[in-house]
Amino acid sequence: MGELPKISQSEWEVMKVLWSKSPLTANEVIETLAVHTDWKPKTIRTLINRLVLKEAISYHQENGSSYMYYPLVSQAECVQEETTSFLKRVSGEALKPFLVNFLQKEKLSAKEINELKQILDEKSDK
Amino acid sequence: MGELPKISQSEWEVMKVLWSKSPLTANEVIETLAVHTDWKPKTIRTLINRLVLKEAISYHQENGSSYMYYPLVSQAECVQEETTSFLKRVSGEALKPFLVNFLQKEKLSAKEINELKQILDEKSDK
DNA sequence: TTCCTGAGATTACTGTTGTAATCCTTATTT
DNA sequence: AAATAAGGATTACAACAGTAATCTCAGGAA
Repeated sequence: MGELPKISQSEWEVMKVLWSKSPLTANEVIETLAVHTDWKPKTIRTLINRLVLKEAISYHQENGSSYMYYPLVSQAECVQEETTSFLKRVSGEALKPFLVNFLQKEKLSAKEINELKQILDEKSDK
Repeated sequence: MGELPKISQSEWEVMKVLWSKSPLTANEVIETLAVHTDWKPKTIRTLINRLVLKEAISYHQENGSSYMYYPLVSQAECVQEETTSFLKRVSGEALKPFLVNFLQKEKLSAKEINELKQILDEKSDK
């Protein structure tokens, strides 16, 4: 598929907000992020603008009110992209320790654990 | 633990070379990377220098010959760091799809698969 | 001894990111 | 109508990153 925009660390925070609910006004994004960050409103507006430029999000305007922003790219494809890039970066030998560490640290529900085991089962079949 | 230096994407390539074998001269690093990249030698020297500045690597010189470079930070701790940063970035809901994707794509040996299943078993016990 | 070569040091230049502040325009309040 | 405020557009500015080229000096080739 075409080119996914490269989304920076800070921009990801904005994307996560819009993925969880959209469309939202800039102010709604700002309020949402206020809970977890101490970014100034202007900073968040900058991030939003950059995401528009990158065509990661867009907006529309109903009858003269504030812009409503919404994602143009899905969370799934962005996670996919980050995953690939992450794996490429660290790839090789050191991966298994990572997996181990990861699985140990993440809190996974019983259901998730079973799903993962199932995947592993399928892999070992082949 | 103190501060791990922040290692950029390109710098990671250099680090991987030195993690796999060290100490190496700059030229040896350059030759190794020539196989996978088309970076100019000067570019790689820049990366090496930056890693020295960041104290990710260092060097010593035996009786007036070329510098021999070696890592100051372990691959394990850097992978750990990248993992944390990666998870923080994409974290939340989208994690399970990632795990699934990850496990499906990675080629894991039967032994590794069993180790991972064991870990999952231990988790579901608790 | 002089010149060239190669290693290492220094400098370069563009784009991105983090982190905002300022400017401008339009709607709202006195 | 004038002043203000708020949203959106533009500008700011340093650090880091990608990608090299140039400069300098010491040791080997002629």
